[in-house]
Amino acid sequence: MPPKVTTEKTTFRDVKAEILRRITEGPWGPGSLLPGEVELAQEFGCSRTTVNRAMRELSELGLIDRRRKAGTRVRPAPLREARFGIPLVREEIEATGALYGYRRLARALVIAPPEVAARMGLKAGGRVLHLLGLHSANGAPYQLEDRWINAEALPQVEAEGFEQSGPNEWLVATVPFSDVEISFHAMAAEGAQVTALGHAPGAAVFCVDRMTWWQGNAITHVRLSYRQGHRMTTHY
Amino acid sequence: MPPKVTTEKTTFRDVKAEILRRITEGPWGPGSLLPGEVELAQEFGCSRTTVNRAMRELSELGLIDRRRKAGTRVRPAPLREARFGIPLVREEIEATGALYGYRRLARALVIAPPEVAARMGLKAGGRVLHLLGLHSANGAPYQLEDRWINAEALPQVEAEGFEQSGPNEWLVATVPFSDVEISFHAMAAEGAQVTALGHAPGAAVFCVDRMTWWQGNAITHVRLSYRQGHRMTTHY
DNA sequence: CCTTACATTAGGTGTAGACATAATCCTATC
DNA sequence: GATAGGATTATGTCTACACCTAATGTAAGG
Repeated sequence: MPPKVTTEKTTFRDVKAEILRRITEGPWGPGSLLPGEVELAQEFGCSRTTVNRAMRELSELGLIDRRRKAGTRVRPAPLREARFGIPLVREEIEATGALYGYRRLARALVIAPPEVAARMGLKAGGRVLHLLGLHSANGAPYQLEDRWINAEALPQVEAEGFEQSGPNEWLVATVPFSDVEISFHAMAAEGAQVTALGHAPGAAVFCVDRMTWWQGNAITHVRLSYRQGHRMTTHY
Repeated sequence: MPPKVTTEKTTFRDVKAEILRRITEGPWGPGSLLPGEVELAQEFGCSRTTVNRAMRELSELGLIDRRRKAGTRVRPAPLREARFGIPLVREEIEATGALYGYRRLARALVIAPPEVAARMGLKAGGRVLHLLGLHSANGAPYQLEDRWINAEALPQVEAEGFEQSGPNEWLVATVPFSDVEISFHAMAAEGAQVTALGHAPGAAVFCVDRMTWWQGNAITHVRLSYRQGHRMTTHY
């Protein structure tokens, strides 16, 4: 067998990994100035483009700071960002191996209450569809979904019952969106969080609020309340 | 004046924006198959590389799904991820225009309590530095920092008092790290969350737990408890 | 009918070169 | 000494091309 002439090229992954190594273990401590792209390209025996991509990705990760003329430095305080995947609840539950279940608790087509209208920026008297549903894992309550859908902007929603499956899957398949705001917070359990999710009144509930717009109009606002002890975790 | 010969090249941003527009408004609905890179490059009058970068970034955003040979499709359920910047508290507070303040509440070099040792994976009898500090905005309590630092792996921490500034800034400037886990959750207020942060006992507190490792050793674990009503928000 | 082998195709990545742009440094001038 | 220009430089981006690789479809063989 002829010797495998591994003319292995240095990939941008190689360069990225090596730079990362030199930052965490090696000579390039916090705040230090890295060599220029040309110099690194020579050292690694690759093109500047390859080094550029490696460094760009490290920059997107928040590990290094790049400025024209000034060069590239290691961030003193690595302003890294946490990335949380926002999966469909069904997938979130099925990923644990548990059996997913959904039950609709309430559905009402109403005139938007003032606080909902204000939050969603609707005009007074606008019609909204209010839905309350419970997602369960192996039969145990997992997440309460309290959703308001703008029926003025989305009239076809009035024909949907959402008895068997949550509105989220219907929405993502039906409505495009241009802007989303997500916020995490903690609140004292009340209403359906107590009766359906099983929290003690006043207990600490972890909530995710999400609002979606399309072409300037608020489409839907949802509050997802989790069962006790839920954590949203990420790793990097 | 001669006509401004705007030989404006199509940048990857232009391409990205246009593809995004066609996904949200235009003809490319959820699940649809996009044209190939070569075809798009011809249409936009740019090189395939440029189209490639635009599509790669959209793919990183989770909007489209790319597979060799199969081509590029719009994700039916846009598996977008929320990205939360994790700033230093000081910057978080100063960004609002408020005056940042820090006060050390407690400092103790102790043998790791069992639950801390377990959580950080320390051997029994290991020494840890326990710190409790309060970050304030315009004098009002903002965030409580409850931190455990592995003094076995980081002996030089024993010389630090952390009276004037929080340990976070010292840590990020001193210790590299290779692995971080962040989790968000809600808990009932207790201890210093009541006495220092001003929560009612049992009130819902929004917490961020963060654990940092370097070369396989847990370096520090911190629980950041926020004042009432705090939200962690992101936009995309 | 099923399986295997191969050709085709679309994206993934590397290269060399060019020009653009923003910062910084330096110098001439007031 | 302060300031306004201009030279310099490192990164930012685009191009045109080449080769690689994974995935799919298709056709030959059992």
